[in-house]
This record gives sequence, structure tokens and C-alpha cells, in this order.
Amino acid sequence: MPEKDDFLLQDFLPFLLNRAAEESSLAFQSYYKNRYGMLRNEWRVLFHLGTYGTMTAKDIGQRAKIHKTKISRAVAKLSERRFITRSRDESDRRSEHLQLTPAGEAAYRDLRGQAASYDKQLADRFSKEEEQLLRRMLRQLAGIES
Amino acid sequence: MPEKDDFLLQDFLPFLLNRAAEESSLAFQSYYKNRYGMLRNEWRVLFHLGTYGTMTAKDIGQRAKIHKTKISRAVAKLSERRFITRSRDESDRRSEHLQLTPAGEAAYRDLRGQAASYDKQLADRFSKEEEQLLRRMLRQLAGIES
DNA sequence: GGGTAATAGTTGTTTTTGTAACTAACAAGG
DNA sequence: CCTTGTTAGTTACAAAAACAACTATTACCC
Repeated sequence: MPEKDDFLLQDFLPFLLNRAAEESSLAFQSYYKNRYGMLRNEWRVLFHLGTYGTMTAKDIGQRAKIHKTKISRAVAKLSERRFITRSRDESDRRSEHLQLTPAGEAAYRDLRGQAASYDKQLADRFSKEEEQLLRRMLRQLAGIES
Repeated sequence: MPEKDDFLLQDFLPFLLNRAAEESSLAFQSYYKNRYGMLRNEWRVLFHLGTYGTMTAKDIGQRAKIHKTKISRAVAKLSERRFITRSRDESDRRSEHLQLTPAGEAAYRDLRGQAASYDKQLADRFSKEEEQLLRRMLRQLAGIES
């Protein structure tokens, strides 16, 4: 005796967002995982460095709202695999400037291309106006000042 | 020297969706965690049983696209805490029918109320039309036939 | 019916996360 | 300078997720 209720799970935005996020991430996820053995936070860090150039772990964390612990680990692995180099800031020896190596640049360009293509694939389900509205609303919900 | 690129991380739908999902889940997450000591998959299972009544683990998995391992563990914990009861299907002894206990019902009603209120809070940032469009697009991306 | 495959659910093991405590370097006020 | 506080980043330990192997039961089909 399934009772119908007025508020279903599929009506709940956090649930919908989570499911949509998982679903839409699958293809790209398996790409960077198989191709570069990267984890989610690793490609994110790589992406930031590729997009904005040299920056510190803290900067990345603030921009992407990733916790410093995750960044620290992602940076360690990326560095170990020679995708990035780290150099201490001599004027403030607590921070490190991170930057891509040529291999890192190459991986970044490749991943950016893939991401753009997956993104297009996803967005193509909607009209141009809908798409823009969607992005705007998601930025709102994500707390990203656009 | 930050070089501007044509495809930024914040343009990438999977990234945006993930961030929006995380951000929007925070409040509800800490509610069910602190109030009932539940995990994400546990409240999801509870929600399904509350909404649709008795069903099997497999049914829940299909509807919510949650892997059977996660459901199995969520069910074990919910059952151990007396939120649900399990009974074997005598016509197919492989499956178990799950249903809420009175305590489970109570928790479900409470959580549903909370969810509805968080949902409203989130949706109120948009107009009614925008909101409906957002839900429709998210269902699309999530692969939920609406 | 007897063997093979499929299905429901569980358990074990390995990766990843989350949380919090920690080190090292700097800042600021007296 | 020296104590107290703050900041950047790391590490250790506990919690959770991913993945694969496993049990029990049913379905298929020759």
C-alpha cells in the first residue's frame, strides 16, 4: 500500500543535484581516471593552475572551496607524478607557489578539451536560454559569485 | 600572470553541479546526522520506504540508482536501530520486504518536513518558472524520467 | 531433473575521505 | 624581543565509499 505523499524524494533539490552531478560526471571521471590516474581533486587543482597560472594551495582552496587537506594531498600526488612543481615563497616561507610542468600543461590542455566537449554534450539537451539560466542558477546554489 | 582561457572550471557543468549539490546539502546533512545519526544512504532508504511503502532493497536501488552494497549496509543499520523491519518474501526467498517501524515512520515524517523546508528555502531564490525549469533540467541530467 | 546462468543480498578488502591535531613560519602588542 | 595568536600546509587516525568476491536462491533449458 504505497501511500502518495506531497513531497517526494525527487522533489528535493539536494537529492536532484547530487544525482545530476553524479550522472553527469561519469564520463569525464572515467576519462581522467583511466588516462592520467587522477582523482577528482587532482584534476581540479590541475585545472586551476592551467587556467589561472601559478598560485598557492590556499588560493586554489578559496576559489574552488576545497579543503586544504584535500589540496595538500592532491598537490603531493601531482607533484610526485611531475605534473606540477612547488617553490617556496621566499618572502613568506609558509606558502608554496605551484605551477604546471610541460607535462602538466599538456594534461591540462587535453583535459580541458575533454571537459569542454562533455560540457557541450550535456548542455546541448537544452536551449541556449535554458542553458544560461541553468548555469546561473547553479552558480547561485553553489555560492559562486559569477 | 594569470592567462585567461575560454573554458573555465566554473563553466563545467559537472563541476557546478557537484559544488551546488555539496553546498545545498550541508544544512540538511547536519540535521539528519546530528538528530538521527544517519548517513546519506540511510535517510535515502528511509525516505523511499516512507514515500512508497514496503519495498525491497532492489527496488530502492533501481529507483534511486544506489548500489546494492550501499543499500545493504544502510538497511542493516536502519534495522539495527529499529527504524525498519525486514521480512523474507516466501515466494522468492532471495528478496526481503522492508518497511518502516513506527519509529521509522516518525523519523521519516520529521525528515520529510525538514527536507521540504530546506527545499523551499533553496527554491525561493528563483521565480516559480525558473524553479520548475531548474527541476526539469536536473531531472533530465539525473536521468530521472519525470 | 541436472547443470549452468542469473538474481538478491552480504561480506571482506582496498581506496578515499573527513576530522582534528600537528609543525613551521609569520604578525602584532606590550 | 618574547608571548600570544594566526596562517600555510602536512600528517595521523577514524569514518565512509568503491570494488570484488561470496552465499543463497531461483530461472532457464537441454
